[in-house]
Amino acid sequence: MKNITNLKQLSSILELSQTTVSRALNGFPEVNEKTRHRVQIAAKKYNYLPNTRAKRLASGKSMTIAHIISSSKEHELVNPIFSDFIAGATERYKEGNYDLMLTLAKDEDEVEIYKDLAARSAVDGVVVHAPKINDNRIAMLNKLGLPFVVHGRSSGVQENYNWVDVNNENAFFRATEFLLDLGHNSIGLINGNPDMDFAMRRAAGYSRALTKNQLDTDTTKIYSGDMTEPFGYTSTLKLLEAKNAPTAIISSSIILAIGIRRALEDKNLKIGRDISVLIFDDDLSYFRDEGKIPLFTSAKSSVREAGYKSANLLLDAIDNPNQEKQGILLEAELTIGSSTKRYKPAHK
Amino acid sequence: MKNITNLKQLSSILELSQTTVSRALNGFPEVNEKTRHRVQIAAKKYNYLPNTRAKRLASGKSMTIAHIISSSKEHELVNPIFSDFIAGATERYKEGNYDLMLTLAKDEDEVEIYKDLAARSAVDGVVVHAPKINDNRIAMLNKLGLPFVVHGRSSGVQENYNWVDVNNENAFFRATEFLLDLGHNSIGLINGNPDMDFAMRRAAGYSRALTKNQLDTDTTKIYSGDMTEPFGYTSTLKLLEAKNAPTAIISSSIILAIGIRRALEDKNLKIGRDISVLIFDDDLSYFRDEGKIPLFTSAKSSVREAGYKSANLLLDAIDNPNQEKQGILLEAELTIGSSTKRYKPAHK
DNA sequence: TCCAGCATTCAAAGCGCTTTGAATTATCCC
DNA sequence: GGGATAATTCAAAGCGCTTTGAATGCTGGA
Repeated sequence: MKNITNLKQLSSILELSQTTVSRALNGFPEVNEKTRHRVQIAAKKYNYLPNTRAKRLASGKSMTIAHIISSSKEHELVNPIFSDFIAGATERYKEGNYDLMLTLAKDEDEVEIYKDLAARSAVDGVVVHAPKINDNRIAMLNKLGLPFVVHGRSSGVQENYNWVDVNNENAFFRATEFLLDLGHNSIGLINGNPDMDFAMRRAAGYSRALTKNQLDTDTTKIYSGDMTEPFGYTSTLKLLEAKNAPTAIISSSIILAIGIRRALEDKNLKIGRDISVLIFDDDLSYFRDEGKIPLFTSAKSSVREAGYKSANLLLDAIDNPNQEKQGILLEAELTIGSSTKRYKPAHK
Repeated sequence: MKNITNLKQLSSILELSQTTVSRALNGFPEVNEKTRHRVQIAAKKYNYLPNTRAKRLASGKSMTIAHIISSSKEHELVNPIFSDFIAGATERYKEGNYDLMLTLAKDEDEVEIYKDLAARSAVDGVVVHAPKINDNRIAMLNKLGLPFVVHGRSSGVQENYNWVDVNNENAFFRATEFLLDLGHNSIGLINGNPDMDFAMRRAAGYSRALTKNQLDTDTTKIYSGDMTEPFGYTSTLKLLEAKNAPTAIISSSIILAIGIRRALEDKNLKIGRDISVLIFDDDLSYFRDEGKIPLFTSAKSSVREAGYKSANLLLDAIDNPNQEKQGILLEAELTIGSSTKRYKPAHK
C-alpha cells in the first residue's frame, strides 16, 4: 500500500474535489457524513496527513510558539527550571496542535530575534522567560504586534500584557514569618540576581516580614547572584563566617540549597539541627523528594502548571486578538520538612 | 517608514521582477552586483524578510529539526542533561538557519510522533535521544526515510545510522582502574536504567576493569535506575548497609552524586576521606565547579559539544542524502578531584 | 409535476515564495 | 558594424493547501 502524500492524489482516488476532501478532513459541517466517513477511511488507509508547510502558508498561521531562552554572556547557563515549564506548555500545545520552537540566544541578541520572528512571520506567539525589572522586551513585543505571554512579571513596565506568575512576595513573606515564629531572628537570604523581577519580589517579601516583626533588613545577610550550586556554597560560607551568623537561611532555589548543604557539611553543621534551611522549590522533577517527610521545608509551586497556564493564556490571546490582557497569579504552598527547627540558643 | 511584508511589494518598489529580487537576496550569481546592492539596501530599509511559511513551501524544505524527548510514563522526567545538548545543537542550527522544534512525548507515543512528522513533512530531520539497547526507533526512522542522528548508540541494532556518542565503556573502564589502582577493591556502581545503551556500556567498562584485575563483578554492588537525586541517596544507603560495603562508589551522573553526598552525610562519612566517589560528569553548567581543585574526581565529556556535533552530522546528512552513515566517538577525560583518595584499611 | 430552498460538491483563485525557461540587454571580436 | 556570446532580467508556473463563489443534486410542498 503506497502512502499518499497530497490532497490531489487523495481526492482523485476518492473522485472528489480537493475542496470537499479538505473540508471533510477539517470537520466542516457542509460535508455529507457519509462522504466524510469515506474520506477519513481513505486518509487513514493511505496514511495521508496534510503537508504542514502548505497548510501553514494557506492558512496564514504558523501553528508554532517560540520560546526564547537567553543567557547573559558572562555565564552561559541553561536554566534547568525551564524543562518543567516546557513540559507543562507542551501539554497545552498538543491540545491545540501547535508546535514548540526553541531558541537559545545571548541576552543582547534577544530583541533582534523577536524582530526577526515577526518580520519573517515565523511564529504565532512567543513566551517571554525570566523577566527583569523594567524589561524592555515587553514594549518591544507590543510594538511588533506579536502575541506573547510572560512567565513572571516586570515591575516598572506600564504596558498591558499577559502574564503568569507565582506570588513570590507573599511566598517569601510567609516563609520568613514562619522562621521568625520558630524563634529565628537572624535569617540569611540567598537569592537570584537582583535585576530579576522575581528576586526583587522575593527580597521584598522577606523584608516585609522582618519589618512587621520590628527587625531591620541587614543587607550583609542577603546574597544575590546566579542560582548555581557553587553560588549557594560560597554564599553560605560567607554567611557563616560573619559575626552574628544567621540561624536560618532561605534559599531561592533547590540548586542553591544543594550548595548550602555542602557548605554546612564542610562546617560540620547539620541542616535542621544546627541551622534551619527553607527553600523555594520549583518542584524540579529530578530532585523531587519522594519520602514521607520531605527533606526540605519549602515554598512549592509547580513550574509545570505555570507552563500549562502560560501556554493556555497565549493561545487564547492568539485566537482573540482584541481580548483584554490578563494576569494569572499562582500561590505557593508552604510545606514543612525536616530542614527547619525551633531556634535553641546555644547554651554557653 | 512602513515595513514591507512581501516580495511583490518590494520588487514593485524597486521596479524589478520578483525573480531578480529573490535571487539578489539569496545570493545567486547571475544578479548584477549593483542591483543586488540596491535590493539589499531596500530590504534592510523596509525591514523585509521573506515569509518563512512561503519559503518553506516553495523550497520544499522545513528548515526545522525536531528533538523528541520522551519520558516513560511512571516517572515523567525531563532530563536536565538535555539542556546542554540543546545549547550545542542550537549553535549549529543557527549557522545553517534551521529552527529547532521540541516535542515532549510519552515513551509509547514516540513512534507515532515520528510517523506523524514524516507524513505531514513537518521537519527535515530528527535527533534521537537516550537510545535503548535494541532501540526500535532506528529501524523505524530508516523505514520512514526521515534523516536522523542518534545521541548515543544502540547495541544490537544492525542498521546503519548516524550517531555521536561518548566512549562510555572506556571511560568507566578507566575510572574503575583508577580506583583499583588506589587500592579500592570493593567498588559500588550507581548507574542509569539497565535498558539504556549508555548504562549497559558503562557497566561493561566497569566489569572489564574488575576482570582485568582478577575481581568478580558483584551484582549486589550495582544499582541501576533513574538518575535522580533520591535514587542516588537510597542506593548509597543500601550499599553502605550491606556487609562488605564498598570503599568507593562510581556514579553515572552528578545528580546521583548529590544524593550520594546526602547519604554519606547521614552516615557521618566524609567524601574522599572515608569513601571515594567518582562521577561521570556531563558537565552541567549549573553544577560546574569553578574552584581550583574540583570537588569531584570525574570523567568529563561535554554534552554541549556532543550537541553541536550531532547537529552538524545531521545537517550534513540532510544535504547529502546518499552519503554514507557515520559515527563520531568522543572520549571522556578523567579529572582528578578531591573526592577520591588512596584506600586505607581501617586499623582496628 | 414543478420549483423553491437546502444540502452537497466543485472549479479556481490565492497564500508568498522559488525556479524554469524565455526574453532582453550588454559586451566582444573580426 | 554586426552577429555571437555572455550577462541580466523577466513572466509564469508550481509548491500543496484553504477558501471563495458558483454549480449541482436532492427534498418536499403546492
